[in-house]
Amino acid sequence: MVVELELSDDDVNRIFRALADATRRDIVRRTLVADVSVSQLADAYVMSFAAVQKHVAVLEEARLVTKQPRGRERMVRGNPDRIRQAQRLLTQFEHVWRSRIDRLDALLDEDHDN
Amino acid sequence: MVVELELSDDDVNRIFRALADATRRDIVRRTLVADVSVSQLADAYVMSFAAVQKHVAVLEEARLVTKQPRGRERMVRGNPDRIRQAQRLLTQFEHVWRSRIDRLDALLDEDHDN
DNA sequence: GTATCGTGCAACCAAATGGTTGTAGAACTT
DNA sequence: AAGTTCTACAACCATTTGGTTGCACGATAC
Repeated sequence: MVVELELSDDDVNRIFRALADATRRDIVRRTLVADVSVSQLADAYVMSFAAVQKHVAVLEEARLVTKQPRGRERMVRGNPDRIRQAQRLLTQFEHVWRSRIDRLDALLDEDHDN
Repeated sequence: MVVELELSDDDVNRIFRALADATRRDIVRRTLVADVSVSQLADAYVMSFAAVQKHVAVLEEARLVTKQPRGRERMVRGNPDRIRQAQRLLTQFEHVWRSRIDRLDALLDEDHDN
C-alpha cells in the first residue's frame, strides 16, 4: 500500500537534504537492492559506526529508509515510494518550465500575425 | 544545446543541497516562469537582500540558475536542464529498485516450480 | 553633478552538520 | 555464566549554513 500524503516544506527539505551526501546516497542504493544491517553498512565505509548510524538516522527521518529489528540487528530497507515522491517534485518544476515555453510560443504566434 | 556531462559527487551534493531549502525552491520556481532580478526576488521574502543574494549564489553554484547582467540589475534565470539531471538521478534509483523486484520475482518463479 | 538604486562582499553570529570517542544495554555464542 | 556482537545515545569538536549589518561601487535618474 502506497501512502500518498501531502509533503510539507519540511518533509521536502529533509528528503533533499538527506540526498545531498554521497555516503547517504550510497546507503540508499545498497538498501534498495537488499536489506542490510547497520553494522554491515558501517563495514562498507571508512568512518565510525556511530557516523554511519547518524547517516541512517538522517535517511530515516526523511523516510527514505526504514529500519526493522531482526534479532539484535536493525535491518535497513530503502523506501522506493519516497524516491518517487522526490522525482515527482522535480516533475512539477518541469511543468512550470513547460508553461513558460508555451507562453513564449504564444508570443511568437502573435508576432507571426503582425 | 544541452550540455550532457558527467555529474561528480560534489555536483550532485550541491544540486540536492540547493533544493533542500523552501526559499531556494521558490526562487527556482519563479525564475523558471520568467527572468527576475535579485532585488525583485528580495522583495518577495521577509529576509535581507544579502540573505536572498546568498540563496541565489547557492543555486548558481549548483547551476540550477544562471545570472546575466541587464543594466545595473542581474537577471536570474532557472536552468531546466539541471532539474532534469536531478530527476534522472532519482530515476537511476528507480532502476536499482526495479532490479530488486525482478530478482524477487525470479525467486517466486523458482518456488513455483517446486 | 548628485542622489538613488541594484549589487557584491566582508565581518560577524547562532544553529545545524558531520565527524569523533566513550558508555551502556540487549541479544546472541560458547 | 561469561564473552562477544550489534545497537543506541551522550558529549564533544570543527566546519558549514543561514541569517544579519555595514560599506563600496557601477549604473541610472534628476
